[in-house]
Amino acid sequence: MDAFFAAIEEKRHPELKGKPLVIGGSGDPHRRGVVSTANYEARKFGIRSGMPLITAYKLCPEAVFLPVDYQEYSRVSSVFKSVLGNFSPIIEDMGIDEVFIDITETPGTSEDIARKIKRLIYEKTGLTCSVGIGPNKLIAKIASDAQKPDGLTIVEEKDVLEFLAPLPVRKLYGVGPKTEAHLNALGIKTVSELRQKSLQWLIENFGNSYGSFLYMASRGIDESPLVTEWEPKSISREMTFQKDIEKWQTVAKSLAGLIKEVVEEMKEEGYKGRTITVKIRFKDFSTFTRAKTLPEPTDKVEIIRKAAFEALGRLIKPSKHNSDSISLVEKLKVQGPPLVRLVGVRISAIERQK
DNA sequence: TCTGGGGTCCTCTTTCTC
DNA sequence: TCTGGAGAAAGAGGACCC
Repeated sequence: MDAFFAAIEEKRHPELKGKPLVIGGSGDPHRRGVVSTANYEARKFGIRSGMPLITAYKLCPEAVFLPVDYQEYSRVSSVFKSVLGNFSPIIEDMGIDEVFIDITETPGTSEDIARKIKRLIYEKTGLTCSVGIGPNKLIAKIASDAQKPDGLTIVEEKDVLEFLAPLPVRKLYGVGPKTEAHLNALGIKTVSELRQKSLQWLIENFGNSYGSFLYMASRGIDESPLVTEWEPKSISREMTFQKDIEKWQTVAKSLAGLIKEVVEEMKEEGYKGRTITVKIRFKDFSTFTRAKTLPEPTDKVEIIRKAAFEALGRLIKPSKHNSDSISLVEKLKVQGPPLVRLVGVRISAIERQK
């Protein structure tokens, strides 16, 4: 879906159409948060998703800032996904505004199917989307991004190599900012340059798994199937404080609240978990985690809280055996009060109860 | 200066057990 | 009792995605 959150808000507030619009956080650019979606007018000012709201505000103070309304976006998400159900049962959910759909067995040409999908989604939601069609997920995903908004890009098997060749490596799904920088430093900017490197060379530079991935991806090869159903592997909650916190007591209180939320969700969904991980991020963005694994899965809040606080204790008062805890304790000494900006908790090794 | 929240997967290290 | 592996499980961190 094109600029999904922003498009929904423009629908609801027609007077905003044509104005730069930024959706993110609480909707107050002076509070901590990042841009979830900016409409195309706002993007002209250089505003991008993931950018701190205050940065977006400095780039365009006249922009309208709105809070994220997940409830409403989820509702619209279900509407557009139900449209796709009419075309094929093989659908992989990729989050609130994206899916993969396997139309191998769907009658009609690729182009006809894509146009029909776009028309029906527009009729049901009033929103536009961009469709990419390819012989596998890797190509389809890149194709969907090739023309936006309201795009339709079809890449046939025979054209895959040519389609990929000129693209910057960053366009490959799975190549992020770190890998891009690494590749660039090695003199590789485009997919065709990447393709020139041998499998062995890539494995030496990027490890077995990721090196093989780069080798295959640069050739447009992707055998991964669509994942039509899955079970969550973990459930978590975290929060960034509006102002960095000096008192461990305050951090502990927030942690207790987050634990309550996680446990509530776990119970609602019928899961029990064994591993409890506590996460702390300091003012300087350094981030530490400590985990405790229980002998048995549980959904009892007292047991989980006890494990979480044991883990938090190890963060605050490190053991002698843990070498990076030493650097943590040094940090606390040098900085004085802790100045915690984020606290979080995650429960993993979860299983559904019968 | 600023950098959310919810996830997954991978890698490396440490710890435990045989 | 001491020592050294090997292999599994747990722990920690990092990259990536929406």
